[in-house]
Amino acid sequence: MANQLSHLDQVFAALADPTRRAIVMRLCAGEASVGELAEPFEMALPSFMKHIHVLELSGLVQSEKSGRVRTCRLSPEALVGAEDWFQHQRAIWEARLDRFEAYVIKLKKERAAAKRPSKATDKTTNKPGKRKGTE
Amino acid sequence: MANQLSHLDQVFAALADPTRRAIVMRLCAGEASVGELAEPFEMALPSFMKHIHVLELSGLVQSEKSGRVRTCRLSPEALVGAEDWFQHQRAIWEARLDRFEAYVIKLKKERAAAKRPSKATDKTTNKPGKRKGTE
DNA sequence: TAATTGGTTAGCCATGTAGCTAACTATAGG
DNA sequence: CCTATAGTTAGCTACATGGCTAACCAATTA
Repeated sequence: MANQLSHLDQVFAALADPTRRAIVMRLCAGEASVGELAEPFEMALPSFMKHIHVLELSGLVQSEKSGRVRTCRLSPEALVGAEDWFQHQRAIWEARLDRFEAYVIKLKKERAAAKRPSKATDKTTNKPGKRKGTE
Repeated sequence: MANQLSHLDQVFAALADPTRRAIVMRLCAGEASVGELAEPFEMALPSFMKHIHVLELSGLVQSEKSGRVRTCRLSPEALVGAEDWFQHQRAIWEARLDRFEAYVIKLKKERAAAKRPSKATDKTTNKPGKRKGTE
């Protein structure tokens, strides 16, 4: 688990660079050689290779050399692991928001009941990010 | 859009550090002062403050000072933006995998039909990451 | 076998990042 | 008013990162 966490370090660090994100996006559409991947970038090959290397270390990309051409492909497990982290965090703060919302609603109800025992339907609590299945 | 992308740089870079990830996780559970946040870490305050600053620049965290205590809270929009990036990439490569799988199945069907017109139920195509609703 | 192509290694440089200490500001409490 | 508390600013060091050039394999291909 701690191992997995330090792996997240590398995955997020890898994705923090626009060049590397572009490479990942490109590889989502299918495997490609280093040369093909490098072509859209105005960058010397050795510099570009460093990015590939970082992506490989992070586990996001695998590559294999046959003949003199190295073919790269995405290995989605790392990507999925990072996405899981987000979903986990989101679950936590959405749970908290739900509790908070419930609390606010309860509060409003009580205040309404105390002051004016009618018309307790207020809509001030718009949660910012309720998206898809919170699970 | 390009603006949003360069913002992703900062968000991912912010999350590439275990200290900062821990801060974000902590803030998912509710807001806290700088001192409270810093307490679990064996780190000098100025060093810790740098992490807070990075998180603020990335848009993941907002803070506000009242009196002599600065209270930090999560601002989930940035987190959600990063999560969206993952989901978008996943949608792309899952679509590709689906296409590939369909192709393989078609291929197998054709081969089976050509060689032995029976027993065409093979299960070599296990997609690694079919998770939840692809949308 | 000689030349080209595709990648790799080595090494340099500028900048950024993570940590520290020391000294400072400003509020809260006595 | 004095002291302790909570952050903040300034400035330092060490190391990581992103880029470059130059030179170097190793497969194709002519």
